[in-house]
Amino acid sequence: MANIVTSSTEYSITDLCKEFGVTTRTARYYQDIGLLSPSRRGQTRVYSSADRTRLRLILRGKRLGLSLEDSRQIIDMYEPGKTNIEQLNSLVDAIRQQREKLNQQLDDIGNLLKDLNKAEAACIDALKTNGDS
Amino acid sequence: MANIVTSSTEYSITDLCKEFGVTTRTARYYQDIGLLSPSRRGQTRVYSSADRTRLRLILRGKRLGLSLEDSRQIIDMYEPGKTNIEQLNSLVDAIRQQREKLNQQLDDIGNLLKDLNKAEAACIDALKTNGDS
DNA sequence: ACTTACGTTGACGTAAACGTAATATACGCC
DNA sequence: GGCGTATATTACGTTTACGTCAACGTAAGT
Repeated sequence: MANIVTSSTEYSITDLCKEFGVTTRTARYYQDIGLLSPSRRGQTRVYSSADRTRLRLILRGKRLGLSLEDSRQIIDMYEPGKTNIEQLNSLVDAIRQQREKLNQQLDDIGNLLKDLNKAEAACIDALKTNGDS
Repeated sequence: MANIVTSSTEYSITDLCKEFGVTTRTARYYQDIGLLSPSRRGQTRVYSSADRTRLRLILRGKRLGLSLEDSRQIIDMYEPGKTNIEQLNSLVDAIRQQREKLNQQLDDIGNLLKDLNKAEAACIDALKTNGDS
């Protein structure tokens, strides 16, 4: 239950997970593999709004069929901690690769939507024609 | 090697797989779970252009992050064999669910592309500014 | 006849992404 | 102070989607 004392930019693990419809196991797993790093109050995990954002990005990635490693890569793009020139260049490369993949997805979605429209039309047609059989 | 005698709408397993960049193991696996059903010449699998289309659809689904079961469902939409009215209705439902998911994906992709643009701009900026350090 | 290439069927292995107990600790409450 | 609820850790289990041998058949080229 949303704590009263602490600022509203802090979340318990269950609150955060309920908000996004995932289990606490998932949040802990993401921490295990280094995708989340909540602070602690004693033993208990305390999630900041930054943690919340990271989780949001991870789940957006999942909806797009990205692996957790893909999402890690993308999230790292947001905070290029060490501004090494080589790293920046490979980062730009990674960004372009991701963009290509997304454009391919846009294309695929367009085609699939077309197919779905056709299929739906055929269904509705069959329902009308077959309504009195 | 593409056979000379047989019509060009038939494919060996390696030809088909090479065309789509998957292994033969993958094609056999898809057959195991009933996603492909090539005919046989003796023991050997012979893939028709219909099989080829199914494989294309499966891989398109994969690019969109669909599970093989999702793809099976979608592919089944193309050939609603038994035109039962209940089935048609649930098919229309399935189509609409898929469409919602795809619209969510379109939204996600738009946002992610925006993020990538920002990240890239920041990178390029950092590369210019840091060019002489 | 020998090699090479492609095909087949098992069958066990694996990586990713969690699920599912089992057990223990701590907090609020009546 | 016992009860319920949330949280923690540890650890083994599970599903999906193949990978990776092993062992063998077959057809073509030399």
